[in-house]
Amino acid sequence: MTEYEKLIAHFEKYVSLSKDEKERLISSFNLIKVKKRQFIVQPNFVAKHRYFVLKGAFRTYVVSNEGEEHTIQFAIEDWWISDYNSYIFQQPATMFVVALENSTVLQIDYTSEQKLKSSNHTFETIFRMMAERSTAFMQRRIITNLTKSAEERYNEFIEKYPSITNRVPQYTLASYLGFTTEFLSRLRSRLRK
Amino acid sequence: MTEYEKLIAHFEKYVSLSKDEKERLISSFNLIKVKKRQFIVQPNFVAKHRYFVLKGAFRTYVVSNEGEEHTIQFAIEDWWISDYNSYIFQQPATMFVVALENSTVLQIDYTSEQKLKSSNHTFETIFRMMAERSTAFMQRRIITNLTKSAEERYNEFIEKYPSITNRVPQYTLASYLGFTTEFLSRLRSRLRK
DNA sequence: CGTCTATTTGAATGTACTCAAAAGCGGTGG
DNA sequence: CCACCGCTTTTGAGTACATTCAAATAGACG
Repeated sequence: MTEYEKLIAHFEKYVSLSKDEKERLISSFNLIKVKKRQFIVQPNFVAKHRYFVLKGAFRTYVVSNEGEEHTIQFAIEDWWISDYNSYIFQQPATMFVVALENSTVLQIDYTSEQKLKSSNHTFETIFRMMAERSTAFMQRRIITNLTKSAEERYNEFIEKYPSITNRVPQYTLASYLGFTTEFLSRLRSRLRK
Repeated sequence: MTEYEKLIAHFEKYVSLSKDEKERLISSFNLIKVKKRQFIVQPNFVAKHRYFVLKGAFRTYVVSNEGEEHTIQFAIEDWWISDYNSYIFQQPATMFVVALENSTVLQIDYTSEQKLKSSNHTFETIFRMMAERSTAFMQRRIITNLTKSAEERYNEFIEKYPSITNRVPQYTLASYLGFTTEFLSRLRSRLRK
């Protein structure tokens, strides 16, 4: 399966596509390689692209007034990533998106995406469904954060995303779950027994 | 402005509509009245509708394993409400949606919405934009919850949504912001000085 | 191997919670 | 129109969960 076929396969989870549509999609995305620790989105710059991860791992985070990093999202193979608030509204980003590993992504720029959506009803549908799914995903996270204890959130995460757990630094996971890295360390040592 | 004109005005914030499109939209929505304390969505039942609030106020909440209520969303005039996870995927709801006041809403059922979207590119665009906006909204909430203290979250809320603050019971606001009603009471008395 | 970054451990502290009871408020019926 | 009932908010005292700051240890990478 080529890199672009992975993207098409991903879209075809939502809708079926004609040969012509597949070609138009493919020509709208660029394949790029991103080295570990490299930033693809930075605060104060407008996020010009949306990224589909083919290989590797990324992390979106914000830095609070107190200087603490808070992880907003992880992305591994088959996930999308960007600062969506910045990308969707084409406003300056407030987040960092950084590669956690040497990675390969397919990127689409804002203007190309707009053209795809406005020119073709099916493409519009795809992006509508993607947005709906991410709304549902975020709502689930809000609910988890409101209703579960730190320990429950950790257990839920490692069960749901075992592939992410052992692939990202602990402090990024702690900051995603909403507590400190020291606390996660203690939690893990407690759970080991 | 009639009830339906409010809905059209809302949609025209996203796109402009032809006379014919306006009529199709209008005929897809039903006007209903909901009494205070009445539920329009309940756990285990599929949320068949999406609701646009014309007058009144609603609250979406979940009940945790420990029996505590956690407010997920408020909706007043011009806001949409439902259990979206249930509505979008047509799966059993996990949330309650209840009227906080005697209210008037415009409702659309799932099948009608699907027909609107599939038959007309512009309608698809509207719902895509709505979903994108709600993704951005939820992400902002996640960030606030991760990065701000209880007091900051409260201050941010009353500044952003003064019209909601004085209209809903305190315990619903506390549970939205992620702390207890006792804590909010103490916080308010502290801030009064 | 040495340096830089990430994780672990310790001790003291604070923020927000729990449980219990009192006070306040709003709606309803006599 | 007042009295009562139920629900919401306030106040108090004790407690727990998670944080902070500091230092030690472990691991990754050139």
